[in-house]
Amino acid sequence: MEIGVSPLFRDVSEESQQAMRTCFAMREYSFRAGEVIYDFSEGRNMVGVLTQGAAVIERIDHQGSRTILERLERGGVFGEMLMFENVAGDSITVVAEEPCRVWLMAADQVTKRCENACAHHTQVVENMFQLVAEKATSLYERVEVLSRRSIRDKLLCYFSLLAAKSRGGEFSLPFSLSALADYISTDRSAMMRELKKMRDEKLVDIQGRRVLLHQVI
Amino acid sequence: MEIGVSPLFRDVSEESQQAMRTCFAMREYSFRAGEVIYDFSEGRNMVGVLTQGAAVIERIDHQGSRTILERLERGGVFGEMLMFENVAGDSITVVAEEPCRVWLMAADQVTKRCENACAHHTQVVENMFQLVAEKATSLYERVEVLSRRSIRDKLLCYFSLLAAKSRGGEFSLPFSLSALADYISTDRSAMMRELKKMRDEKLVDIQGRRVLLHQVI
DNA sequence: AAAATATTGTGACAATTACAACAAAGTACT
DNA sequence: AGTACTTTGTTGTAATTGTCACAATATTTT
Repeated sequence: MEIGVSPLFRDVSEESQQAMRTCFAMREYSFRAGEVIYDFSEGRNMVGVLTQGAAVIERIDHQGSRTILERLERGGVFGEMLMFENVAGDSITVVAEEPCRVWLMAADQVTKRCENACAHHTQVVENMFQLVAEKATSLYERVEVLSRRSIRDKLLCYFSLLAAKSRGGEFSLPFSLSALADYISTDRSAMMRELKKMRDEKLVDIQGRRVLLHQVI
Repeated sequence: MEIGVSPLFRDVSEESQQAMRTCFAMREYSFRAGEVIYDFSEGRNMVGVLTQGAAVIERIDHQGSRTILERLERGGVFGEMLMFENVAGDSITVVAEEPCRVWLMAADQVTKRCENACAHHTQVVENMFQLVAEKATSLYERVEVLSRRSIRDKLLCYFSLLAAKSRGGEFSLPFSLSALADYISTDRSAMMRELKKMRDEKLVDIQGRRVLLHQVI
């Protein structure tokens, strides 16, 4: 299976990657939709690369509400290093949304320079930095959305973020409306009601996952 | 003025710092409490180091609500590079909370290796990475807090975060209760009411900025 | 020390959001 | 094609949160 699709191994030659696979003691695993790929509470401190499928990093708090912390696609990377500590002792897991293939390796192997001196290990470390920077950007966007004070403002903020990325007022949501509610940390039915109001006020047009934002803020 | 206090210049010798001051075309500025140190909308793409005083990075949205995005103390670093783009076109500024002294420099100077080949420029780049990683951690904590669905949960989450850092159930808030409301993105009086309830239920004890958390979640 | 300003504490009332429950539409699986 | 499951759409009601207004302390400035 290809791991070269991942930004973690960007600019690393196929041979070096091959060498790292043994050097990092990487193993490949398969998961079916709905299965837990990784549980952050187990404290093994691994880094994982999704080479096939899509998954979400989700948190279930002590009251049982789910919050989607992040969505991962092919090439996506996850791990304690990219997640930082879990404060409240809630369950945080990576869950497959569709059939997935994942490479797992120990985090310290990735950051420490290996004894075998893989030619491109330095590149991997640099890529790791790049990933942290990207993570910071996406977390910042998350904060932008979550710090809005009403459901409508959260939605508009999130929508205009996506609209800006697609360079236009039209774009596709990366997940279902149910999942969107979890992403913006609100009740689904309350969100649906607000969406309806916004549709009535001609602020947005929504058909399935396709969104057309009329009033770009 | 000392800029060596900043993590941006960690492990950079005093002489190299001196050299960089000219190389980066750094200039020092002073601000009184309440003054705007930096406005992200001006698009000059600078990096600033706070060498004296304390400040907050705040966002005022189109409705006029203030949200504290971050608090900076002596040594704190700010800049577009650490802030990423502003999506909604709101005003984002760095505002002095007390008299401040700030060194300002152009962002590209910091990341690009300079022609004069300052001995420790590489170190500064590495420090910049470190800062981005720390920023990611604090943003992640922010998301943890903001994604809670009630004021009480937000407070408890934030409090246990601070409690964990101080290794005990007792700690000091880094800002006033009014500012805390802006930080957790809620209405102040609603927060006060919730705090009162929590006090009555003996979950917490609050005297001024001193907090004693009884029920660490 | 007095004045000005900011912060804290409180309450009534309005608006928003969460909860719960159910039907309809869509998808996936056998 | 039929069944199981998920997602979407909708509501009434309860709970929470926001708004406004004002008094009482603190804190800072003059």
